Amino acid sequence: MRSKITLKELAKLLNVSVSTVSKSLNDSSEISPKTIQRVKELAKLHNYKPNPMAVNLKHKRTGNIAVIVPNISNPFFAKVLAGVETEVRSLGFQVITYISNESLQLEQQITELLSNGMVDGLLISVSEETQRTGDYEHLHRLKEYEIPVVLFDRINVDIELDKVGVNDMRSIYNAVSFLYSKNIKKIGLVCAIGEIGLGKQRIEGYLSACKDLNLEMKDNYVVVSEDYAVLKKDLKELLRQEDIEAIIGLDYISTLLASRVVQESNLKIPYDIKIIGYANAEYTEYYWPSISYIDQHPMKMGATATNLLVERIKGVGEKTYEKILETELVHFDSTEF
Amino acid sequence: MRSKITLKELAKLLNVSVSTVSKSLNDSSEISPKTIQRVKELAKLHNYKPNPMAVNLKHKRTGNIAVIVPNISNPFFAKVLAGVETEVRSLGFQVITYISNESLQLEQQITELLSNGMVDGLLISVSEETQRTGDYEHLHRLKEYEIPVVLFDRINVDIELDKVGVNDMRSIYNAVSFLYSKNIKKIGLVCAIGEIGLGKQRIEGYLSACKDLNLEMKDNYVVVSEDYAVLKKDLKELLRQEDIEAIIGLDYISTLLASRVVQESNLKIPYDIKIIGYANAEYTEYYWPSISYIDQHPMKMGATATNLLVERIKGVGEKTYEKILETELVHFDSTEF
DNA sequence: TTCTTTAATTTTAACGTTTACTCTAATTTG
DNA sequence: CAAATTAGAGTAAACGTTAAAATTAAAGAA
Repeated sequence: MRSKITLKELAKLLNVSVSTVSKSLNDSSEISPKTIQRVKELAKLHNYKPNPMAVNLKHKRTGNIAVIVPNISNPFFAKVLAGVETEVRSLGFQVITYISNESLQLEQQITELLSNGMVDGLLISVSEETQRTGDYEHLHRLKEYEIPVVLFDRINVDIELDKVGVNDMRSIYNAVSFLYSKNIKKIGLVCAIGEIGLGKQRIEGYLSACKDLNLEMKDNYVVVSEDYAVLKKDLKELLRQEDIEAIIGLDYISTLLASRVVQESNLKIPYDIKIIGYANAEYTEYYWPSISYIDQHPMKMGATATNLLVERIKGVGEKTYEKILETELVHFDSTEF
Repeated sequence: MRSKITLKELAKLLNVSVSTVSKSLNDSSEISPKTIQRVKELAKLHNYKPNPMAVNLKHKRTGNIAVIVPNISNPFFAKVLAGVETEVRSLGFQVITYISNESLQLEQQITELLSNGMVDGLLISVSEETQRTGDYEHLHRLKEYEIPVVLFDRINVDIELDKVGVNDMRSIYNAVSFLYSKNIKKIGLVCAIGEIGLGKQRIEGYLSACKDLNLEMKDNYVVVSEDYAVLKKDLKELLRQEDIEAIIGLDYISTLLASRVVQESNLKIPYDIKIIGYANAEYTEYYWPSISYIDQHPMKMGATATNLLVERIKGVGEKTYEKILETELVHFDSTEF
């Protein structure tokens, strides 16, 4: 009904020029206080809202920030997105969400779309395929178009861009150390994300902890595969052969799988075996037994990445910047002693 | 570097007018084939992309579709969003994502934002609080601004808007019938979402199935609370007192909780007791034991809602429309016989 | 040949803002 | 009291497009 009124219409009603109205609403000192008031009153009466398209065209910006997540069903990314959304909104921008489905091609398509200047900046966690092939051409291209890019979470990538993530080596090192402090020494590893940098980092962190702490560590302690069936079989075999005292899952599916295989093998958590996973409260807390996990503070990661990006959009600083957040081991049933 | 070139600059390079360039790129019949070709070649050479702000301003649209989800950590909504994203992108729009956090106030704030004409339409699953208070004023207001709104999932709402969801009564009725067909007759219910319409619908569906099939049903068979601790206690008590043969969880947390309490009560799934939940593959498949669930096809729901909204944006039809999708009972360990 | 049609392009206005610049009248200054 | 400043407004250009209307030149018809 009382559909959007424009500056021009307000101007006509007030018998002043369009620019007087515009200036009044922007509290310009060029306009007399009484005129300002008169304008503002009518504007409020008619519920005037500036047309964002027009304002943004004039200001050569969009007010939009794109986020590309590889997989939104992973609650980690869902929570990062939640963090981004809250922060972005509080900064007066909007989030345009894209899901790459772990596909390089889709990622390229999306960045191609973005290159028309639809957004002021991009937050991205690169897809598995992208990391595997090491093809970051599309991200470089965005830089050429002067669209700032901030990487989050999957930041183990050889490219000059701002990054926000955690120290994956340290996070698992700490987990191993914790177990060691409780006299647990035979620790297995399950991993379905060996293809991406951050999986490799975690494995490396595990290996280096084992070495430093002088833990027993045979080849089959590290179970890595993209194929869940293989993962399950190998893990089952490991449990049969060795007296594993704890398992660390490097991703949420591995973690759930580990819990499942352990129980199918008639081992009791946490009495026979401890479990620690990279996972989220949603997946661990209501579980039985509930699983201790390494919290990477996804909401905070989202908020941090957003702030960094907005700084860039505003043109602050030049050198790329890498922000590392602390992780935290959250205890549930599976690490009870 | 080779930052965005405009029509004006192309025109100057080609020694023609801006409108010739514009028309050429839009394949206007007013322009000669050779000019069109000449223009297109240079445009491609300079990687010309029309400025979306300018185009949209001219066309009085935005190309944006807003989605408000109550909680993105719930993989159901995450998947709806994925469905929306894919469909929206294929239709040439962008998704602007908002998370209401189950808060009416936030929902109002967001719709207020949207009323400046930032988006062409809105997809929303209303928050718990909104349903509890029954305050839909903000949605009405959007209609006044001629912004089409489509409700999804939580559609048990007394308001004249397009809706896409499932038949909640029937979905649970079918689940109860299935159990009955397997000679299971003492069926309990756990529910943490009794406050929202769809929870009530499911409870009603359960009750009506029990009645029709002449199942035993005492008051304490239906365990409802927003408080997980209470839920847990009551359920434990129920299991102690009665020989429950199956439990249906009306939301994913209740479902996980049920599985947990059952196992803590030393009952074996599925031998002693079956479980069916409203949940998602992510939460059930890798679980031990894996849990059978009622699939509400979230991706499809997202895609369907998107299509309906885009029809509205294009101005097709007037009467509001309610689209009901079929649900499906997916079997895992917890309903093995 | 003159008139009419058609083809191809340019001019202009418009979308809704912002803002640099200009204008006028009132006020201040020397 | 004339000159200079300033307050308060208006004009117009600009952001990058699209498209209706106008112009021009060439082709076709009488």
